[in-house]
Amino acid sequence: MTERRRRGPRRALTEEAILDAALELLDEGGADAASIRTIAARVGVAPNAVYTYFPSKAAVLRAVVERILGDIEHDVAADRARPWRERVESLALHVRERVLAHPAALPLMVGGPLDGRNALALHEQLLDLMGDAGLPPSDAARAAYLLVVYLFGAMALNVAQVPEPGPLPPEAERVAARRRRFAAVPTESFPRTAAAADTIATYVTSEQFLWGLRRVLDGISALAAHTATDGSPA
Amino acid sequence: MTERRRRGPRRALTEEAILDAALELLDEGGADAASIRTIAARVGVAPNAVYTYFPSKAAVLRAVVERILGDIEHDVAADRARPWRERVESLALHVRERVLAHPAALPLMVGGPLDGRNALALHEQLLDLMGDAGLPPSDAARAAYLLVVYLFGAMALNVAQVPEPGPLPPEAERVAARRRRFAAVPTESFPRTAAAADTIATYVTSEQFLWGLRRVLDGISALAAHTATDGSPA
DNA sequence: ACCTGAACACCGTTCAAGT
DNA sequence: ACCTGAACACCGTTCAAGT
Repeated sequence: MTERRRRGPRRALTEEAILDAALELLDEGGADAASIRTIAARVGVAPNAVYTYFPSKAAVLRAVVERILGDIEHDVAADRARPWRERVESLALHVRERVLAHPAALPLMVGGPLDGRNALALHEQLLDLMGDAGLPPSDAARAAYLLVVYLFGAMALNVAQVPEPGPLPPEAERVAARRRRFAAVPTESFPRTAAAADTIATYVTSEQFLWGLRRVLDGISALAAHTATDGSPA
Repeated sequence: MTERRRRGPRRALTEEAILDAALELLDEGGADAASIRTIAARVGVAPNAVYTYFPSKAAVLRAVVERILGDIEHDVAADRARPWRERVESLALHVRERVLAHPAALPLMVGGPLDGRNALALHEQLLDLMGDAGLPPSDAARAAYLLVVYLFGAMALNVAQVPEPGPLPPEAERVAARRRRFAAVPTESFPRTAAAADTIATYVTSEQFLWGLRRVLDGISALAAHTATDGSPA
């Protein structure tokens, strides 16, 4: 483990440095801005040098996703004294906050397997929480996946409404943009949509995110209650 | 409206023909296979001829998404005699069947605004159903969006598990592939995930899709019941 | 082992030109 | 109005070569 380094100009690079550059470019300019060539340029190296550390661009992007999911703190839902629903809500809001900090990464997350170590750690935690909810193992797994679908689906659609690359504008601004857009929906073709335009504008808020999550948790709660009534093992 | 056409070799192309070619290529070889150049080649034309009909590649892909959503039949959920939950389930399964026929299109759907005419028509129908469920307008809109998030989130994550382009393999094959993958999850790091591997393998099935949908509908039902008890207007 | 220069086979898009 | 040839400014990736 003696880790010799830096004798001469070699080892100009690290995997870390490459991922930092990739994530920065992704955050600043969106998916198109994070090419192998721009990443290499940012770390001051020839494009093909990246291939010493990663086998392909896809591998770099997978590692970026893992890096982002690694920012999720696992203790927000760890306190077993709190009710499981509160813990799920805290975790969900925390995940949302961390992930939406990198809008351009969402298509990568819902476009690939989500089976890296940190993705598995999140799944493990959700499984744990669903166990605490009183669900038997196989229902707990199904419910955990339902939560994954809801979380990543909601985040992806949220981000998908913003066309320009770069950090997400403030919530109020995104709602205002949607309000303008849906004011133009023709009443004769889509009467209900047009009538509900004001509510539709708020689809991108954290309030709607939490509202949807609570309906999902209500559905899971009902299952847990039914299981308990049935007399199945906790 | 006299629409003169075809005098000489001009009008070799149609928007329809371009979209057909684009969708075929998308279905056969995935997103990378559907380049402006391959699309043009398939319809027998120079690459830049496509720009006579669409302003950009992004516009072509948006139109492809709309074309797929146009395959959704609106009468599967129209029969008001049936209970609203059954109608939502029918619609959801129908949408899933139609959309999963084009796996490569899902990243396009969850990566963009979903505000085309056919997307709006689907939203309108969900709004209608949520009204029939007894929800007041603003809750109906929130619930409709929850369903959109669930539907497209579930479909996107479903497709994201299959790395090779082309049509989705049969369900049994996809489950088997997942079983092999999750058999390799280390028990010491992810005990619950490893223990639930057999259930996790079934995340990609239509059964799990329906299971999750039913939990969501349970959550929405609870809200409707509460609203009714409250004495709010139907 | 790590990095470079040069090249290959692609992209999306634009522009001037032809009918 | 519709299409072509040619070009521009990019891609990801590979390969031989240098240290």
